[in-house]
Amino acid sequence: MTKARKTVLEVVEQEGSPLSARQIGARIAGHDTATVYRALHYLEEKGLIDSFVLHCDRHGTERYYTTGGACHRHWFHCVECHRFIDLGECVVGDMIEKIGRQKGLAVTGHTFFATGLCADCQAAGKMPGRLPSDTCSTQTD
Amino acid sequence: MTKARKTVLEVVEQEGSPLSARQIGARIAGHDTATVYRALHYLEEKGLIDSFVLHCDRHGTERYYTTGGACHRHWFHCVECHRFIDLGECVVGDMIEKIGRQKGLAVTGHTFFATGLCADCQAAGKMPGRLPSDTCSTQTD
DNA sequence: TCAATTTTGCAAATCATTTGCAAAATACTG
DNA sequence: CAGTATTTTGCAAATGATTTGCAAAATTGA
Repeated sequence: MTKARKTVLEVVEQEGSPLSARQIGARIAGHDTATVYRALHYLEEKGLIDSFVLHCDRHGTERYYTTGGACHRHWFHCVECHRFIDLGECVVGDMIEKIGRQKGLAVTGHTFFATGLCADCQAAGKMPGRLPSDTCSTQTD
Repeated sequence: MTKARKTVLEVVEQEGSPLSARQIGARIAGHDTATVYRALHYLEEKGLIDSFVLHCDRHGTERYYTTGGACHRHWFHCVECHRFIDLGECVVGDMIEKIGRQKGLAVTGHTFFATGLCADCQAAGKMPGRLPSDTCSTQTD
């Protein structure tokens, strides 16, 4: 494991919540953007980190990286302060594997995250853009 | 509703499965890419269509659009033939709203989709890239 | 230690998506 | 219905995340 890769992995592990390549690069001094991306690909290939793509109006569409391996978790993204909040371990994996199997599908992965307002932003009186509908397969931010 | 917007909406509604802006543009003659994107933004703003961002190795990272409104569904994406298969109506909305509420979060949206091998590609003997682990918050394609 | 392989930095290229701007289409007013 | 105000469209250029070519630097192996 080269120094660059080790550094990237440490940043992701120490953060505790999802980070974009841009954010990771900003936490690392003296490493090129391309090196960060290549390190992230390497680490994901090795199963050491996981990732998902999320779009928010502040940061645009970016891939976010989290610690991988055994512990797969899901995340909530606040559309106001743009912080991630841990929703706990995966609760949809078994369910979707079963639904898929009934349709003859071999489900090997899934992407899931929720969006809305975190407690702080609700207290600050912020209102989400689109309140009532719980849009499935849709991000409202 | 202008002609361009109506045409885009019809394409999405008639397709029945998610389409990217690129694919929609290809199904429409004589409309600029920018017009297609603006029409999609308009239709999503009006709640007539929904969307989600998915990355696959063949098409890269793209936003896919589906019919919106009352009927929110989830999709399976085959990592081999890159077709979408309907998994049925949303089954995670209530669950995640409840989990979020316990943490003080106001969940207003979520993104969910599964990936793997469809029945046809399994029959054709294709093997998914990463077989066993059901990676949460992760796409394996 | 020297050659072979891999990784890095830099700059340029990609690719989906967005935006400025003037022309075209549509809506509104009298 | 004409005339003006508003919105939408097409085209071209800009954006921004991510990728890639290539030569230098670092690492590995003999």
